[in-house]
Amino acid sequence: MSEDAIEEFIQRRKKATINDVARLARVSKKTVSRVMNKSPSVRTETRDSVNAIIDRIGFRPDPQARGLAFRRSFLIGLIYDNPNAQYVVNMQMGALDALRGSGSELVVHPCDLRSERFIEDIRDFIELQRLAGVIILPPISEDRRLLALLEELEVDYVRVSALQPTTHSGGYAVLSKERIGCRAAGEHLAQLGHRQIGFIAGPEGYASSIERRAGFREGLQAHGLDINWELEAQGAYTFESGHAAALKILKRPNRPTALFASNDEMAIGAYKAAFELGLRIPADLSICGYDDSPMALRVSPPLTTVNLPSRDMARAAAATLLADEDDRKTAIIFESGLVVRESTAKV
Amino acid sequence: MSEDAIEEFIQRRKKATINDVARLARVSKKTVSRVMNKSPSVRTETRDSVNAIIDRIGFRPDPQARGLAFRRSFLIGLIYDNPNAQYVVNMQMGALDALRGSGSELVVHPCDLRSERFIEDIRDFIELQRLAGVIILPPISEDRRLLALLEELEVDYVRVSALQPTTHSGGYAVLSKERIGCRAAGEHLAQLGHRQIGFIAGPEGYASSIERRAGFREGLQAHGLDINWELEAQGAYTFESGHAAALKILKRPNRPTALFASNDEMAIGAYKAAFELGLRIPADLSICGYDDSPMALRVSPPLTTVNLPSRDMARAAAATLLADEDDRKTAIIFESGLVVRESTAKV
DNA sequence: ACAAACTATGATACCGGTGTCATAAACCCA
DNA sequence: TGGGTTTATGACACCGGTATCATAGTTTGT
Repeated sequence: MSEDAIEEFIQRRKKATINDVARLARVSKKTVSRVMNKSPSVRTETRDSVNAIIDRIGFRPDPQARGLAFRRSFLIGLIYDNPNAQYVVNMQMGALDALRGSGSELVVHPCDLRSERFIEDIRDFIELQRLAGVIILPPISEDRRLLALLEELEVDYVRVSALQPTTHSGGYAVLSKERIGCRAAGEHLAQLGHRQIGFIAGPEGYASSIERRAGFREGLQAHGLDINWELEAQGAYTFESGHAAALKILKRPNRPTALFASNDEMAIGAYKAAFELGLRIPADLSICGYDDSPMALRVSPPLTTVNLPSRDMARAAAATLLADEDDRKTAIIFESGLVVRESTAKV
Repeated sequence: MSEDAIEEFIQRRKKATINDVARLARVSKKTVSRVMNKSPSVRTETRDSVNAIIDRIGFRPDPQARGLAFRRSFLIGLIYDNPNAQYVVNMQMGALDALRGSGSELVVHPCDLRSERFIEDIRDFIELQRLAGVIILPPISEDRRLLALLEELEVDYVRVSALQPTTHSGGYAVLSKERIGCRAAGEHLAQLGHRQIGFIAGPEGYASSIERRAGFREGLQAHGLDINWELEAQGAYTFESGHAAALKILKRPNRPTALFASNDEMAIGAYKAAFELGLRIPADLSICGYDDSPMALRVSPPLTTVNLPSRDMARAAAATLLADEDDRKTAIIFESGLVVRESTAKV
């Protein structure tokens, strides 16, 4: 029997290759390859005996060899600008959730949207590594040059974004209803009786900035209010910018009784401004953010905010890449809702 | 001239392979390989002409093919438990800093120290991907089973840890003087005149918990004080555990006037407890943390804390893996110092 | 001046998989 | 019963690099 040969091989405790399997199963390596790739044209009998050997000796195909032959790797790239943002961290976790046990690994690749080599860096990365797929996060998921590049390279990709793509491209998208969530925030503040409401916008040109402002405005308008340009300031989604913007707004003669910041980071900046001005939250000032980041629960009082299911979104994005082309959805849309905590109260 | 052939090739805009270079440079592929790998036994003249072609047609060796031949990939693994901790995020950034432009990519791999398959998961990952090197972060960087595995697999690795390894192994370590930093924190509180000082410890069994407690205690002892067991509680390095521990301590009849938490996350939990109890920071209660995480600057008042240069440490770890074996240091040690902000004040 | 040693280079095998195509065996239908 | 089709399998080349070893050309020692 070849039983002996198998036992002997197991004793050697060396990494098994396809050749080992072929020899022990008395078939050609091509047949083993067929079994690994679930080719239908293998007799059940043959398949079973090959699988038995595979299990016995613990064969797992080498991704590099496989990749070389397939002309693509088994790596998924996660590309993002802005590594400090909390949502990036969450999304990375989400992507890892989906990839766990799939055989694919996640290669993280920060980049700089404003760099001259922005596109070329990413091109090199994808081309050289022959990535199996790419997940791109906001704000670069809205960059036209990048989308054009991905189309050109014909790489599988999924965008995580605040916005539906205007023209349908080859890629897939995971979106959330940011507008709806922000609308709820606007309504919430209006319903609490606030009339003087400050607004801290996100950086210019970002889809999320536009969506969130539009949604919030809709919420106010539903109650006969509107964003007051005197109480509006622009931030850059950073703590410092939120702090500065809030100070500016809160020093106005018609100081608002409530403030919406387009992300939590800026909302926390507003907390600092309130603290410095001796304003109590929410007694003197209600504050509402966007993201529902971990920070929101950690500040005192806990921040009312709009939920962005970043981890789930990225998990869905990665799952899309792993799925067969057939059962992929062009766009997966997540809900976004208000999470009322203690930073907002009646006037 | 072959000038034409070169031009023609460039027109085709296909990814260049070593064969293309060999053909155009009229040498064998092995010679091209020698040039790529900086083998000394290539005539300067030959080297230059090959390099000229390489530059012209933009040849970059395929990592998969190269890896297959070398029997190892060009991927660096970042392995960690506990993906929520801020230091993990920072360390990932640090590792990416060092890898940028090196040709190696970072593959992130969370794991679960308490899982049954903890070791086997990591074994599969390293073995299958044939990693070029591995960076392991606390707390798993102190796990004996893991260290044994890394030795067995003979993979290059660097530990980022709070503690010098007791027995010298094949691996390298990046450390920080946690004890010194915490000693400074202890002295700081003592010098401010605090006598009733609470202490929130890290989880049991972690090297960092032990080091930080020892350092803090040294600082107190330098001023004739000591950790008061009645004002000590254990946390788990989480916000919630810090909150609970602080509540417990602050409800004691002999309520402390100052509190040291073994990390910032727990210190922020203590902020919440103080807020709930109506204690003003620092007027009624001084709080000091450890990590100097981004949170420390965002809370109000800004948190006095001990600096852990996590990003730099991981950058050093990755740089070690990229360096030649010759100029690697067995241990790289970073300073850790007190950052005084506004959460601590005189009694 | 000639054998010995050293240099630069290439031919060929190999890393561990997959693709192409040929072929033997099994199946089909008239 | 025989020729055509289908099915399962294997031989061999190939993906794009590196290792081994042979070899022609050059240098060295005496």
